[in-house]
Amino acid sequence: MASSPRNPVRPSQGGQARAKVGAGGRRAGTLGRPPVMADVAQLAGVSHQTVSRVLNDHPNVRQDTREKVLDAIRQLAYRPNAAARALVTRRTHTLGVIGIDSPLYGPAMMLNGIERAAQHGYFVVIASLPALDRRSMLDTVDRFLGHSVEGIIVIAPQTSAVAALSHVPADLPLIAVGCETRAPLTSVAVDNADGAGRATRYLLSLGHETVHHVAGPASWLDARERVGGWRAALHGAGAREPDVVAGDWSARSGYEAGQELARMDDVTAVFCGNDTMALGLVRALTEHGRRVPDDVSVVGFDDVPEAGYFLPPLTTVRQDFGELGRQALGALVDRIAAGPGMGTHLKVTPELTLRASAAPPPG
Amino acid sequence: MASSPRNPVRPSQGGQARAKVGAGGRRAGTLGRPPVMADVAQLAGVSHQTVSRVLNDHPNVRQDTREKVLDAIRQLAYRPNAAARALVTRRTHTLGVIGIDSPLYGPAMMLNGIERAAQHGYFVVIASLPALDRRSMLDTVDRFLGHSVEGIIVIAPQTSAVAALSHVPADLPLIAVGCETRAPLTSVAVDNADGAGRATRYLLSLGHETVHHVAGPASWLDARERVGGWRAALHGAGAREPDVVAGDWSARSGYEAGQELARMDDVTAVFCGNDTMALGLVRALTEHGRRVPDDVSVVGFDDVPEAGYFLPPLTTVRQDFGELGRQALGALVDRIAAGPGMGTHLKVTPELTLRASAAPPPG
DNA sequence: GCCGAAAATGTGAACGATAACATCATCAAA
DNA sequence: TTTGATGATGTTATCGTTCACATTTTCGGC
Repeated sequence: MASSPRNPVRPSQGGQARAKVGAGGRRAGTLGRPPVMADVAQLAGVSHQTVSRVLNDHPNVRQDTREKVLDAIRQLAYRPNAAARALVTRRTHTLGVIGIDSPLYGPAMMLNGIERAAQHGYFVVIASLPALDRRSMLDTVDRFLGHSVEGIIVIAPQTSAVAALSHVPADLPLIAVGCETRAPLTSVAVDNADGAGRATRYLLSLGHETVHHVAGPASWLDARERVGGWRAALHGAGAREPDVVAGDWSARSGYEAGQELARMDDVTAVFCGNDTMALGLVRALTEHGRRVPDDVSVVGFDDVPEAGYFLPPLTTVRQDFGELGRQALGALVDRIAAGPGMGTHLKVTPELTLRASAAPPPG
Repeated sequence: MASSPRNPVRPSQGGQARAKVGAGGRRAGTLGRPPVMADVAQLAGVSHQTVSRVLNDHPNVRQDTREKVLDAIRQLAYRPNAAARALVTRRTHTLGVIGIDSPLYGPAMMLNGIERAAQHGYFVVIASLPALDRRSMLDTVDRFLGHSVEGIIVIAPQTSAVAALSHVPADLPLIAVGCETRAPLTSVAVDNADGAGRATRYLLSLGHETVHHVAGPASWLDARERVGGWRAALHGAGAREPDVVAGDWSARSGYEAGQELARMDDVTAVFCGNDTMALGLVRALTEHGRRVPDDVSVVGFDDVPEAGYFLPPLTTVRQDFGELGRQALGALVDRIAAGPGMGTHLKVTPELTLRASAAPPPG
């Protein structure tokens, strides 16, 4: 730790004396240290309290006084010290976002939506964890609390993350985004079951006897909910339920699933847990001589920006991640302002985007 | 602004008296307010300064005293107040990252690399701007400065951003990442010209007479540098230089470029400014009956995770965005610790990843 | 022109930590 | 045993702001 002499002024003089010496007739940036409120007060010929009033838009300040102060602020390029302010007001205007450190499209876009929405009014501190286990979640919450964040958004698509969330202090404003949860906290999520249902029913409506499913990892709630939606749709239509093929969201896992499914002659329709796996799946099917959509129809989930330019252009379930992030932020800000309420569960409905990767079954 | 009575204690009593009343015999969380250092001191039977010494690992504390204090800290679930600490130390352990608000792969990954590297030791505050113009850049720097960040990383791929950077105070530790710059500041960037040169020379070495180029938007330095590298490689080999086709990084623009190039019979090799445009390009070529790589070879840039699963798997120039972010953070931390130095320009060398989208020309 | 309420401004005390300095305890060497 | 150096601890000032309250100014009505 560096022990530099911060201020060479004799203790007995005190802050006010120092300000008087420092600010006299000097221009912006020549003080040798950042200007403080007392410097502004000195230059404007008022008390520091009046400067504070101007900064905080208190009503009882005469117009010309206000202008004198604002002038001085500009002249000195004065900027209030956030730490001092936070110390006394106990407000930091800072939010924490805990996300998972992954190259996946969804989480990145949610983060984006949150930031954009927070742009005015809040600072956003982020932490991307390699894994969302209980331990690192609580550590991070603790780190954030040490930094006095006013609320936290957790991009928590994994089961383990949601479990950890039940251990945070109840008086901490906290929103989970990206998955539903039964925990007593507010969450914002896409209705995965609904989206999966739409995709599945669409494929059935084209005449397919049944629909196969390449799922994401079971540790992700989204993946499980999509399986649930797919299954319910099959049952609802009285269709046979084939075994789920497990993937891990990656194109590679989709490719491997495709190699497996390509060998089964009765596969005519596949609903993929995300677009990236669909991409890998299509490549595998193509390599095995099964054309998409002529022989096999494929539907994805996410609608990544490139999905329309896959070969063939991918029919997929669109989820608006940006909107998700925005809603989460809105909910958090409300929660901070209004105090604790019962946890609500907001849902964003996804929609099917029709392109060219699905068609009626051959023959 | 809420004007709640923060503390109902008589002014004359002072902080110490309050602590004595509050902490006596109470357990964690029952104070009615977060515990402060004085509470810990009280419980441990030492002075607040000793508590501070324990927290900051000062050597001159007896072992059993240290343990008493640590016990008290645990018992009260005490957490030091970051604002108070920042006020006196003038250190916030906070870094600001300015990025562009876009769904592009590169910027998102750089941010990721930065966060991961910062995980230990720094808080990372982010701001994603819709546009990196001078005005919003300076506003954001100002916002960050108001929050007392110790340094700033700018993910600044656009020309306008770099221009704005020359106006920030010279004593502010600032690193630009994602583009080279001639401005007198430290930057970390991929060697775009080198990567473009490799891609172009590779295509020429396969026997192509010349190589066409679909470029990113001219407002991005990366795009311009890739054009430069491509051009230099062509000249170096004595090849004819075709007109550049302009894109905007999107798959759509690649698709449109593909429609244009598909009509020109002499096109046998195309180097794309990024993988996403390459995806669109391949689709357009395929739709026009020109097979990749049999009729036309295509090379991309970035190596997005899906590139290996495109149809055909894309040969591309790999840039390690994570590494870029890590280097930027390292450089910033050094700069904060060591004070201003001359701006250095770090470069990360990209490498060609060979897959299946490029082959010798037909005939 | 005086009075009192309301507006405008000033004064000192927090906020919760670290820095600087003072003091007390301990212990080896004279 | 005394001394001086060093280790361990306590005391007070300070960071830069806002809050609570005290004080001064302004101004309409009598």
